[in-house]
Formats: sequence, C-alpha cells, structure tokens
Amino acid sequence: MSEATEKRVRSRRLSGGGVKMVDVARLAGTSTQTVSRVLSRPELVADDTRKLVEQAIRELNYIPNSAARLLASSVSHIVAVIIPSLSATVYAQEVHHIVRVLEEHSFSVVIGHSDYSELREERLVQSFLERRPDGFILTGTQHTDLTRQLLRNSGVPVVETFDGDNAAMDMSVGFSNLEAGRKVAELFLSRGLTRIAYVGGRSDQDFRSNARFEGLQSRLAEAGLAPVARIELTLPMPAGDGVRGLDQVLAIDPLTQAIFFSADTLAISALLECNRRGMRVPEQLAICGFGNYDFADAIVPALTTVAVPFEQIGVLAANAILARLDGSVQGPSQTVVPLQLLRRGSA
Amino acid sequence: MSEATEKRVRSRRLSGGGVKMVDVARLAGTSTQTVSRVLSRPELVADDTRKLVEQAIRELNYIPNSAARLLASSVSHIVAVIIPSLSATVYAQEVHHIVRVLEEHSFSVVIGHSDYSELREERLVQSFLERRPDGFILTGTQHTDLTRQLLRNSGVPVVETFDGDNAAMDMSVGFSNLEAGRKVAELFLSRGLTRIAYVGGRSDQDFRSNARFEGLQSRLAEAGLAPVARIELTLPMPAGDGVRGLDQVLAIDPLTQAIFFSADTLAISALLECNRRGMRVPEQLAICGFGNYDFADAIVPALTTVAVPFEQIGVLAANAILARLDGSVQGPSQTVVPLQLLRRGSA
DNA sequence: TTGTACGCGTTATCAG
DNA sequence: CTGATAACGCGTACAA
Repeated sequence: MSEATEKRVRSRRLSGGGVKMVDVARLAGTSTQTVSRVLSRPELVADDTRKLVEQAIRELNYIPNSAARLLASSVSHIVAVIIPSLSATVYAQEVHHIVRVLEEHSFSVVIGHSDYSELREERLVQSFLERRPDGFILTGTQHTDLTRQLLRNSGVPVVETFDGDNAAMDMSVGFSNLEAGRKVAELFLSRGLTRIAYVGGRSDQDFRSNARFEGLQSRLAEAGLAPVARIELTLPMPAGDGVRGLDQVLAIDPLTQAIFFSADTLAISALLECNRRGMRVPEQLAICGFGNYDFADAIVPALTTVAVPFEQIGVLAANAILARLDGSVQGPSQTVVPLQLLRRGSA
Repeated sequence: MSEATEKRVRSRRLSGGGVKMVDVARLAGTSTQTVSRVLSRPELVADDTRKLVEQAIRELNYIPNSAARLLASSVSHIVAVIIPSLSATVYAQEVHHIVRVLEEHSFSVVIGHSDYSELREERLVQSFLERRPDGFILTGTQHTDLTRQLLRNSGVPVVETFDGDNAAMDMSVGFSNLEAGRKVAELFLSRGLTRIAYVGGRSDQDFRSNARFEGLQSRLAEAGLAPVARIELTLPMPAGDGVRGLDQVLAIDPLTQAIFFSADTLAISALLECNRRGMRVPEQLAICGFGNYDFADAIVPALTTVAVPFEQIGVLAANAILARLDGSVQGPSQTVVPLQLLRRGSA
C-alpha cells in the first residue's frame, strides 16, 4: 500500500478528516489546552484568543473526538435507553420524547430492544456499559440479578419507566398498572357488567399487563364477582391479535359482557371486528382499551380507554437523568404519573 | 475529600467499576495483550490461557472501555441514524428493524430527530460525527451542502432511505415516490374519477410527499385532467389532520371525487369522519392512503393504499452499512424496493 | 503463542 | 488567562 493510500484509508476510518486538536492549536498559535477550553468553557479564554481558535476550527473543519474526550474526562454524554420494542407505539412515543429532551442538552441516545426478554436486556446493559453512558433508562422493574448488579456497580443513574407499582433500583417514572385495572373494574361494575374477560400479553412476558389484570381481578373479587377469564397472547402482539383474543374469549364464554384489552391496538381491532360481525358494542359486548392511541376516539363507537401520559413519562425520565447529572438532585426518587379513564362509547 | 471518597466518586464516574484490562491481566498472570486477544480474537490464544483470562474477567466484572478501544483502533461500532421523528410509525418501524439487524452484529445505534428540518439534520450530523460512527443512515436525499461536505469528508458509509427517485451521495435504499403517485393516478383513472385532490405535508418540509404529488399530477395531466387541488399540512401531522385536510379539500371543491392522502393515518381519520358524516366511501368520495399501516384493512370500508416495505428498507439499509464495513461491497449503490397498490374498499 | 513499547486525541493538574 | 505534562484504557506492531 502506498503511503498516500494508507493515509487516505486512515483518515477515512478516523472519519474526522484526521484533523485534531493539535492542528487547531498550531494554526491558532496556542496550546491544545486553550483549544480545549474554547470548546468546553469559552468564558475562561480571552476574547482575542478565543476568536483565533474559533477561526482555526472553522478553517480546518475540526471535529472533536468524543472518545478521547471520554477517556480523559470520563463523561460520555450518552444515555442508554432500553425498551421492549420500537414497533410498539407506546415505546416509540416515549423514546421520541426522551430523545427530544436529551438532544436539547447535547446528549446522544443509544437505543436497544429487549424484545420483552430480561436476558436480552441483560446483554444489552452489558454491552452498553462498555460505552460508559452517563445514564440508563429501562422499561419496567423486572430485571435479572446480574442486570441489577452491573448497574448498581457502575454507579450510573438509572430510571425505570412504566411501572409505578414496584420498587425501583434507583429512580422511576411510571404509573400504577394495578390502579388502571381497578379503574376499569369500577367502570364495568358501575354498568352492572358481571361476565368479564381480560386479554393481554403472556404473564411471563408482560409483567405490567399482569398488574393490570391483578387490579381488575382483585377489584371485581371485592365486589363478589367470579374470577375473570384471561387470554394470554405472545408478544409482540400485532393489532390483529385483538380479533384472536376476542375469539378466544367468546370460545370460553359466548355470553361475555365486557373485555379489557391490555392495549388499544388490540381493542380497536376487536371493536372493528365486532362491528363487522354485527355484535353491538357496548350493548352486547363492552370493550375497554389501554393507552388512548391514535384513532381510539375516531372509530365508532369511540373507544373507552385508559389514557397514559407517554410523553410526560419520556420527558420526566430524561429530566430525572439530567437532574442527577447536574447535581441538582441527589437520591433515589419514584414518580407516579396519573392515569385517566376516558369513558367513551365502547364501554 | 478523603482518599476513599475520592476513589468511590472516581469509580462511579468511570462506571466500569474501575477495573481495567491490566487488572485482568495481572489476575490471570498474562499480559494485557493476551486479554485483548481473548476479547477480540480468542482463536489465537491457547485454550488454557484463554480460560484463565475469562475466569479473571468474570471474577473482576471487567467491562471493556469502548472509548479506549475506539481511540486505539478507530472503530466505534456505532451507526448513527437520523430520522424526521420517532412519533411517525413509518420511521419508528424502520428504525426498529435497523436496530434489530445491527444489534445482531454488535453495533450500537445512536438516534436523532431532524424534525423535518435540514438544518437540524446538519447539526445532528455534526454532533454525531464527534462519535466517529462507522456508518450513517439518513432519511431522504435532501440535505444542506455542509451536511454533504461533512459526510463526504469523513469517509463514513452513508445510506439515504425512503427516496428512490433522486441521486444518493453514497448508498441509498428507497422506493419511488413518483411511481407511488402514478400508481394512484392510474387507479383513479381506471375508475373514471376526474375531480381529484391531494393532501400531504408542506412542500418545503416533506420532499418525498412532493414527489408523490408530482407523480399523481403528471399522470393525470397525461390523461388530460385538470391540475389537482393540493392541501399542504404542517408537519408533523397528527392523525386528526386527516379531517382538516378533508374539510379543506371539500371547501375548495365540494364535488371532489377522490383524495390521495400522503399517509394512512390521515386517510384513516378522514375515512372514519366520512362514515360519521354519512358520506359514502368510495361512491361519493374515493380515498387512497399511503403506507398500509395498522388498521388500514380493519376499518370499513377497508383502506385502499400503497404498501411500503418499511421493514425491508430498514433491513437493507443496515445491511448496506454492514456490507461496506466488512469490505464485501465497495462502491456506491442504489436500491429501489417495490411498492404495491392494495386495492381495497375505499377507492 | 505471548509480551513490550508506543500511540490514539483529549482533559486535568498545576505552574506560571 | 495560558501552557507543559501526565494521565485516560486499549490496540498495533514488532519482537521473542
């Protein structure tokens, strides 16, 4: 390989044009230290020197190397986010707002899918830890022991989201899934409905859905109702699974009066299927969803559902990390955001 | 600060427990080089030594520092992905599959939102470049000059997605938006519809929507039809905007026979609104969407739409980066994935 | 198959 | 306000 070729390859890999801080310093006639200061704490540099440096930076198209910065300063400006899947609107929404907030504070977000598996989450944590993130945002409070140990050991701020019922390792921003279930139970009870079913994710995959079921179940039991039928779907659940859930419920009890679906996607597809079959909603079958997604109030009848403030969760989670990093907040914290039952046409 | 406290703080920030390769080497009784080899090319190490090292790694909970690795090897194992917004299902889906594929190859994905702005994209590129990513995946082919220059200069593989009509800077994986428009025009023509409207994003924001409009318009013009009415909505467009688009179209021409919406979300909400108003679809008004989202075929009448293989786009984009990185593919490339018009009930 | 010496690009420390 | 020097933790090249 000729020297020229080698140089080209090298600079390509470096992908910074090969220009580094020394080059800027040389051109500006200062030391690298001053360049560094202009970049991180410009107020400490004399105006003239600063302008000289800034000029040199532009001229050379200098792009700092964050790896070198991390190595020297042990601050990565990275926040690692692990969610079950980006194809579920819920999590996509949450991440959207996390990214939005963190971008404003010049943090980068690296993202990973646990695919609803604690083990995959563990592997991701392990691999993300190599990047020395300044914060972690996880989903739920269910993790392997190793995950907990790794995280605790690393000392990185951790926010667990979507679960306000269980204790968090560090910080948490979530809502009470138990309460969601109870709210829906109340609704059904207030309408005098007694033959009730629940459709959600598999109990070994979706722990937060479990809590919603528990809430529903326990409140109904308090009212003296028989245990509700429960259908467990394998995650991820495409919208069409709502129809399958509906069919399984009706197979168990054709006279079922109400179904609580663990996600609006399921509820909507079930409701539309009822329309198609001529089953009257809510008279013949009441349907309640969870999440208040797009179209929940556009379909006919409009979907009764539990509104979850996904945006707020994302924003608060990001802020929790930021607050811990800038030192304005110190200890653990547990934030529970409110849910709202939206009574519309379907239940 | 006591020495102990100082040490604790330090190790917290390092978030790797402070254990480094030398520590592992020391415990295993080898050199760091051997540890390094065990991590990257285990086959070059004798079985016994390897086991010793692996044992030491476990015992110390050693977590490699990717910044140091990058600094020494100039490989970051990071791919930067920039999309307009994660709250649009399209992009969330695409990213989902990008992440899925890249995770399998132990690449991390950092993600950013351009918010449909070239300038914000430019700033993101600038900031991501500091991390020396091994690849970039962008959306569309519309970028600022600086973005192009920065990217070209860096030598990083770049994939532009969602636009198969325009020339790419390096590689591209997309579909023809022009063709999408033409396909829909054909459909309307075949049904003898002549008063046609288009509802999409603002022309200065959504360039790919522009192309769909062009395709529609030009094909209709070829058939001798008058220019179609065009409604421009400001991005991001919540689903409810479909109704606003519908209203604006009807305000311009109450006798409009067909509308092509630039996204299914808009089309679905408009269609449901038509149902509510008692406007018969497609007899009175034909509706065609774009994207084939969830519920497109669950509503009544089922939505006629253009199916876009978002998953395939994500997978191909990720693979394009990977192929370039492992050297199996060298030059630029332009991949166009096929679209499919799904004729269903609404048009 | 393993070890040694050095460089990667930046920031912290401390002196001036 | 600025500069010299020493880390930061790992991979590469080369030698053994």
